[in-house]
Amino acid sequence: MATKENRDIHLRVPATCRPKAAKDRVAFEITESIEEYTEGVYRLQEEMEVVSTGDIAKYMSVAPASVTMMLKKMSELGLVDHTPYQGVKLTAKGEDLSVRLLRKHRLVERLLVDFLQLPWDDVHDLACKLEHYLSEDVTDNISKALNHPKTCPHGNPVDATFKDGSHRLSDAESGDKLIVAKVTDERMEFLSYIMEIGLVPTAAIRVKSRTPFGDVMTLEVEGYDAPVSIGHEVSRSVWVFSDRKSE
Amino acid sequence: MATKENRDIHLRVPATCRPKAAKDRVAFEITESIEEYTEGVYRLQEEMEVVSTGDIAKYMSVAPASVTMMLKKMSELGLVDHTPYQGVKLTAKGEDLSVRLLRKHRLVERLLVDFLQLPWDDVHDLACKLEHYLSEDVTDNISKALNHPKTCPHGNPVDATFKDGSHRLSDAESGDKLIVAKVTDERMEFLSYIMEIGLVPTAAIRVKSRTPFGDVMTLEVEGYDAPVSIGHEVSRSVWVFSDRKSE
DNA sequence: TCTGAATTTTAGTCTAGTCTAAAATTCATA
DNA sequence: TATGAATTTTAGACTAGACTAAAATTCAGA
Repeated sequence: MATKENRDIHLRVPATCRPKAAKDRVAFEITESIEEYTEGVYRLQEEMEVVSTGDIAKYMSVAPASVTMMLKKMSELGLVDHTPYQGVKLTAKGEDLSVRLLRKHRLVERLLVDFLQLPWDDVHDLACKLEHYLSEDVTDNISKALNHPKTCPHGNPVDATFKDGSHRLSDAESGDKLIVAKVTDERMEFLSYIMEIGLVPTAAIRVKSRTPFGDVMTLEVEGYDAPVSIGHEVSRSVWVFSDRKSE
Repeated sequence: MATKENRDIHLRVPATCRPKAAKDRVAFEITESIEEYTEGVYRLQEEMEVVSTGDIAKYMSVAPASVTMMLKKMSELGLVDHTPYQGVKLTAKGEDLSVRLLRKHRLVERLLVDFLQLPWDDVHDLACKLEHYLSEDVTDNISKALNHPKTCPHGNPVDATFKDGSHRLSDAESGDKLIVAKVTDERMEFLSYIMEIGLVPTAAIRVKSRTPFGDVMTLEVEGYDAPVSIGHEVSRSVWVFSDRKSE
């Protein structure tokens, strides 16, 4: 039987490994969920002027009612301005949080791909989880260890406020010679396809043709023999630089 | 105003970044909490034969009633055998889970210390969080990238089933020449103290004296001029090898 | 300008995992 | 071997963050 003495080991492991007791929680804390929503609104704002409850619901795969509830909390935390029925906009505080999260996300992706050699098309989801646990200090160390990369493996700038000067491939003209800058749809299936057709960042491409309403684009990709035809959903999510060498 | 067209971007980000809907959850899933409890029971079993509800409660900083509830779930999941009022014991499945978690934990710590250069005494808590998000594949890659380390930065074997042959410093005799093997109390304050007095893994030490009932031990630590006296709580959590070179 | 469809919000429900208080059990010792 | 203290379990309450169904609001088109 365990004696009094040998069971008196109560504090042998750090308190932070333990569940956060309800009573320890501060009212209106920025939880992992709230971070995820905030980052989501930021990403949506990059695509559209006005972000609605429904947009967020689709983006988060959640019922609109859940979004309304979260928007209320985010509003109380000063992360968004929400006008009921009219849409939502990040405050400066909300943007700041998003930019810091995106930095963590993108640096972690680089760590996973560059150092841990994980597959390029399968690190996004893990980074989504890990980003919430990294302090600024830890993030600085990741950046340092990787020699301060400027982008994530998919080409998106570590500093989300940096304008890289790229534009959507869907806006390119027939005949344009371009360099792939970044891919903004990071779903694994999408990235796998992108990798398969070689449309990854730094790839040199030429727009061979476009159909009348711009929905199908045929490309020559350097290093690939056969041209590839892509739809609008793809060309919208791939961003390019003009290829100065070829101009 | 946002047009119908430009807001139709519903699937631009991976589903796994999103909250797990209640309806998607499998009944009796192994959650992060359950993993943490299981690992806790494993660590407690290393210190004592019979682990009680109260031990777990102290260890997890949680009310005993919460432990009872979790034990019920863990029991249904086949992770522990729980005899009400009598204590708990991990099943083979529970031990297997613990061993896999400890491997993740210890490899992450190595990544944080060796590659990211984070402080030796301040990586445990972060590893506690991250370990739950790493698949076996990712963990294998961490191991590979670090050239398959055998221990965590505090000396604990990556393979928890491996018996390293060390014993507690508290069991050493006056005059013994020893090499520090590992430190099993990973609280930051404890590790900071250990670092300060130089009692870190691979350090060579000599037991100068012990007080009659073994509660205070005075040590000479290689590279440190003044001897240091430590209490039982410290000598219990520091494990040592006999120093063969000096024998 | 009215009306109906679409969107958003409100109201109420559920689960995981915490809590406290009270009841049940065990165990040491008189 | 009986009793009271300590431990554990049960019972009931709470919060975060999801849900559905119903009510409220907006807006396009007749």
